[in-house]
Amino acid sequence: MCEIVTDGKNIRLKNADSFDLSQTLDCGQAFRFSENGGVWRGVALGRLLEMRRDGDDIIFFNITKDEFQSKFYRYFTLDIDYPQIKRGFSEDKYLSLAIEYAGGIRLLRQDKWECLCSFIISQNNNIPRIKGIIERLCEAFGEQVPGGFAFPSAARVAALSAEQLAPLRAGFRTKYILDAAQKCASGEIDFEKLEHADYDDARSELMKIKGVGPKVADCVLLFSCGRFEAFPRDVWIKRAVERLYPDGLPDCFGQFAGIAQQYLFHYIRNNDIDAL
DNA sequence: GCCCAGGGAATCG
DNA sequence: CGATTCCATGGG
Repeated sequence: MCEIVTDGKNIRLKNADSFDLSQTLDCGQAFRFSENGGVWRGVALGRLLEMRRDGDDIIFFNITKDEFQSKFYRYFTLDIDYPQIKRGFSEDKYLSLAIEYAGGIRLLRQDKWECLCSFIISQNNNIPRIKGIIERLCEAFGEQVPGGFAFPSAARVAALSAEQLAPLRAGFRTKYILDAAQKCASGEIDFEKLEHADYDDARSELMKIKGVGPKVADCVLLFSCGRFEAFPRDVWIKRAVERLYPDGLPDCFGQFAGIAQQYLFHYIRNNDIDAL
């Protein structure tokens, strides 16, 4: 996508277009980032990330070029040509408005287990409380890393009891978390299949887990497996699709329907849909 | 007190 | 199948 330079301590992503930190990290796809004085912080892939925008660039603090390229180039989907995808979306007027409103959203490729666990927790829940439950989970059972706590592994969670998870206050979701952890740790869930199998097979694979229906499965496929065709339908998107696209999704959504979903979702959460 | 929250399972008809 | 109801918990 764009040039990566280093001064030996920090990374500078030059001319970071179609990449707004706030829109990307606070649009509901990830739950472990927060902003303070323009600096975004959060633990991802087992290490603390700190970053901020600087003019046309984005600076990532305290990371080598090697580590950035090997782990976070894919994490931030820098291999995806966003300007080209957006051009393909331009024939839909609603999507064009949404992109005009927040065209800096990027899809992430998060850790699969973390993403799965997070969206199980998200069901029938609100974002502040989702963040709280995940934070308590990490602080109680995640490994300490410089500046924070990593997300606990599936094996670690699989070894826990419902009683041990009770302090998270996850409610009825606790049994779903345990089932997911056990099926991931045992290898019963084939993570390779999630990326490479047919979309329907990948979805079914995830829905073997208790508490994982179509919506959570699509979130995991989209936000951690790079399955851009996945189109998670939550209550907001359902309402919007019903009103804006009664005859079905536009053809231009195509194989990138999930990316369109992100733009639309963010727009309708922050604007009056009836104004469209 | 009452309502809702980026759903899903169980239980109907 | 499609439609309801319940599920725990916390914040407004």
